[in-house]
Amino acid sequence: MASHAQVSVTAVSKVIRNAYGVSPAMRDRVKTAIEELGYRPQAVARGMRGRTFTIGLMLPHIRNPFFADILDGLTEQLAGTDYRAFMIQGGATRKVERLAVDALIDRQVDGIIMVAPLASKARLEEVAQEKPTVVLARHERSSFYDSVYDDDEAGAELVVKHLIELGHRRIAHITHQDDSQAQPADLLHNIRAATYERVMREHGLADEIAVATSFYHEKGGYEGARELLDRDPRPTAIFAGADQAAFGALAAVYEAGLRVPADVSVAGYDNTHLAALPNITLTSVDQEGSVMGGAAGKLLLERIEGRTSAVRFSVTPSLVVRGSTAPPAS
Amino acid sequence: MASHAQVSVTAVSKVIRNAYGVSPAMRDRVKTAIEELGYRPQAVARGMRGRTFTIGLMLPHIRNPFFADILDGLTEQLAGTDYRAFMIQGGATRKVERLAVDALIDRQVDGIIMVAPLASKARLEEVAQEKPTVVLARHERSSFYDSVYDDDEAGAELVVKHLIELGHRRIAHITHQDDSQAQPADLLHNIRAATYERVMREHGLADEIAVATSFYHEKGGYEGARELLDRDPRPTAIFAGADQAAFGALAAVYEAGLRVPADVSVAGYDNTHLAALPNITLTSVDQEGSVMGGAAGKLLLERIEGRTSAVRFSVTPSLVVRGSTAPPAS
DNA sequence: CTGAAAGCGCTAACAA
DNA sequence: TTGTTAGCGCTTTCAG
Repeated sequence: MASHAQVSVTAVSKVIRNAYGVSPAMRDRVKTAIEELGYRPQAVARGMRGRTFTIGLMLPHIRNPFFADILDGLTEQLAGTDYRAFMIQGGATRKVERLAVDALIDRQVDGIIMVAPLASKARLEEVAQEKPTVVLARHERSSFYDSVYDDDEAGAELVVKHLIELGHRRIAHITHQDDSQAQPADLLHNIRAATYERVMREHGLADEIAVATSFYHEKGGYEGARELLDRDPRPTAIFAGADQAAFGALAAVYEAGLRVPADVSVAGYDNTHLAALPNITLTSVDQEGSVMGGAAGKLLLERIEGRTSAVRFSVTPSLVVRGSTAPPAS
Repeated sequence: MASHAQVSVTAVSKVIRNAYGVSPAMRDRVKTAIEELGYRPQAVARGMRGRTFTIGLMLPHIRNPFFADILDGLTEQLAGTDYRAFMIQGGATRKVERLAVDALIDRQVDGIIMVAPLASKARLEEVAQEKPTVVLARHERSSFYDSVYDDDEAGAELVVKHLIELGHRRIAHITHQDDSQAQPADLLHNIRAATYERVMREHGLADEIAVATSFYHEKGGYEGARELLDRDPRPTAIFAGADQAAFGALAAVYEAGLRVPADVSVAGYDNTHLAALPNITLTSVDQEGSVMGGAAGKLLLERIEGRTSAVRFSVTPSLVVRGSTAPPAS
């Protein structure tokens, strides 16, 4: 490029980086040359000397629309910078998740955002010491990486209290099973489940606690709800830890010949688009994924710029009450 | 690494690449050293001389679970190789999509897979001349890139014929609006729409053709269906070009106080998990996303290995009939 | 079979 | 303000 435009490589480099020490005339000449030749700097070569301008985003999978909100927030935060978000799928086990994150590191990304990772805290800190890191949707406190999370305790409390206030007593919960090595208290589904139990107890409903351990997806919710509805007496309300599980739960309720909310109330978590549809009208917890994604991006850029102190950013969720919850039949 | 293990960098390189010309003894020595030091080659440095072992996957967005199937197929195909799939979000306009694909090229990915791109054929060929390229879900024929696509014509025909055979005449369609510069006939939603019209005509139903131009997402399907249901006489069946739009259509039908399928039949396309739930039971077209993703990966690896001739791989879809379609009320 | 050396396209010192 | 130069960590000749 440089030779074809009678300017030095240094000049080009400086102009590209908006660096100090180029005359306006030189800048113009280089910019023109860049235009004419359609020159684009190679990120890998830049990476050898410093930055690749690449942010690695580890997502467990891409089936939960909530992740799409996170990505949108991140993308918006990165707009106007030279950084780009590249996603990699972490998968369902710690083993493949580790491979994915290693792949990110090997490619010299400038920073890593991990969404709901299964890894142990020790492993997360190992990664964080390698690359600037932000962890989403985990609650533990580390001095090596930043955390962005929804206040799952507050969110779950909103749901359970809402159901209790409606008059429900036999409130059941569907939670998610994982293969993680994190402390139980650090993972969002465990927090939601533990909060469910705590609130039940606090309202004298310890005997009514009923938890189905399944998965946060349609099939998991369906199976979890079937199990719960088989109990005698059956619950009058089901709090699924995620909307996707709630959709499966709705299916199970209808299939059992029961009506929502007349016979069984159902509530979810995530407030996905589907929850708002008139024929679903699922009561759910909104946790503003795009805000979380944006915050993660902002914190990561700060870290890349040199911040080393750890920051924690928590989003307070809100309850969106819809038609799937109502007082129990008396 | 090399110095710390009393072997030459060349030796390490050869062992890593499984290259020809290393003695078993040397191989062992190097492998041990790699283990002990936890050495991992930097993909960016390798990229400067050849490959980055990175596949770039451009997805328009990550809200359609069908894309997750594609990703799973691709991931499986790549398992056992050193290649990793990195996703980037293309977005809703040609402009941002171009930025995303450029970002891939700048990072020297070894190959690019574009899913349902909005770009013109000329632009796709431009990309293909830069990097090995496979295009998913577009139908046009190019000699510069490989194509993997669902036979959307066959799929749409299955749906419309199914509805006609059930006895429907007033069959409406919901299609997707885009900002693409592709030839209309190359984009899947246009093919589905055109096929709908063709089959209607072939069955003497030209006068009954009714198309709502909206979007392939929940809200789009909802609005499209509302528009269609407002017509007089209203359709007895709605064929939404994608499941996500069909879910919105279902909502609109229920909201209008109508029953599915007694008053209005609804069919979708993609056969997402949600379609199978007992309370949805949406008739839909299954197009085996994981097979498509796997094929795309295989073709791309072949191209990276040197194939230059263009290959086209088409998947034949099948109709999954469920409870959302039935004969019209007579 | 082995390793020294050149060079991929950049950035950062440094000299001019 | 400019351009020359030395690497970054690999792969790839090419001598030994």
